[in-house]
Amino acid sequence: MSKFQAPKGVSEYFPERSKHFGFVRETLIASARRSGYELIELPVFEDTELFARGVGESTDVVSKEMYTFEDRGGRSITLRPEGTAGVMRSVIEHNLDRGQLPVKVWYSGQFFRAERPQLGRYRQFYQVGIEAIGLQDPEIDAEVIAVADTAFKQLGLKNYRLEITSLGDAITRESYTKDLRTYIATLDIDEATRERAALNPLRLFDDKREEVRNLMNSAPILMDYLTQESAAHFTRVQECLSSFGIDFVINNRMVRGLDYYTGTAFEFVHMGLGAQSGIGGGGRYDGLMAQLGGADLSGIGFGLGVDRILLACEAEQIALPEESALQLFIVPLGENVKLAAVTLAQTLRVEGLKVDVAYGDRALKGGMKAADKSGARFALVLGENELASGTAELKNMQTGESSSVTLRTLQEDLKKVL
RNA sequence: GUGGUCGUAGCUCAGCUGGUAGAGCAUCCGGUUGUGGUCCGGAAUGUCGCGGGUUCGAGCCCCGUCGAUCACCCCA
Repeated sequence: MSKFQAPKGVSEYFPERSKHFGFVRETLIASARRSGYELIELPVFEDTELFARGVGESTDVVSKEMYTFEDRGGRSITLRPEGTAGVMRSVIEHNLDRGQLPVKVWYSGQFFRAERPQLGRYRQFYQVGIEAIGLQDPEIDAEVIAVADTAFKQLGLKNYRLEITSLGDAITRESYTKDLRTYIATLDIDEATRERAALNPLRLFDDKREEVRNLMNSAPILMDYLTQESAAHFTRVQECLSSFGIDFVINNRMVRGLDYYTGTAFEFVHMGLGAQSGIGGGGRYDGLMAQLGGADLSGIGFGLGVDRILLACEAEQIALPEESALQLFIVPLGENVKLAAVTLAQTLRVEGLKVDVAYGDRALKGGMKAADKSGARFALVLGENELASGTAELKNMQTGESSSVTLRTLQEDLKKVL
């Protein structure tokens, strides 16, 4: 065993599992593309200040989970802990916020959070996300939610639920938080809990302890503080979701970890994952762009956890599709035909066929075994006889039947039977 | 970050009250001269996570450390 190990808490995907990871990610992305979202490719590190201002100093993510370092020029750099702030920065920097609206983009890649690792919680993890910027319509909220839900359904996931709520506008939040703090102040709770509440009083709604849950049962509910406009917006979102045939439950005590959320907020929770059950979440962020120096546009987006969604598929024992098989596997017999064999493979590959070769100077039996393992649809044994005659037997690996083909026209013969 | 559990061949694991390691699967080779999947035979493989300690002797005991995992916390 090598003395080197992957850094603590990172997830890695390699064959066979990597093809499942790839399939999950592509399915998520495809859903976004079908709704008109376009790729935005961003750096994995940004100015530390961007996250401090965007995500919020008081959040756990910013206050204790960021990978922050000084670069060679003395700048404070942070590995992105989430995607939205970077997208906003880029959109503002390249003046997309002054062009035609909405801006609809998707991204995919690694994110970094220095937490204690657990199954489904990694220090480097993968997200696919989308952002729709510059629209107030509640219909776009529903679209964003539907992009995620559609992808989950396409993967075959069933054992999950969508929770939605409305966090209201800044004014709502201010008056609500004030009342909630007042209420919490009357509670008999331990010091650690009180400190958590001081940072973000909503956190107490998420407490797992029975006593705390009971205490919070009679706490004021944010939903009661919504302005008429916010309430109407939220109602319309629900109307759309129902019309789309998307099931949801209203969770009026949902807690989101990022400060910028306003209005519609949502979470997808999978029931088969243990403690790290959130497979995706997002919401609307009204003040974020202005806060970061851009136009005062609203936006809505989500981040989906690719690692956890793969775990969810595995928990539900979903058979993810196999990668399309090799079309031909060539077994060369002996040193003298090796060059001809690899050249034939190369020629076919240039033509767009998926071809592999039994390398490693295996005997015929080993070569055929390799052909079998490869999952190729056809196998072709290439020995000195075949080279001399210019013909060979093309063997169908499923049926075991073989037919004679001429090497020069192999490409056409293959296309006929594939 | 806090607490618990675990760490033996590529994988899944066994290893009795301490006497320097095994099984199944996978891999490779072969079962008469050039065709795979079954079956049979054979081979290779581990500094028992790492570092200390106790002991005549440790995979088994103790301490530390690294990693995974579970819960808290947090969230994707």
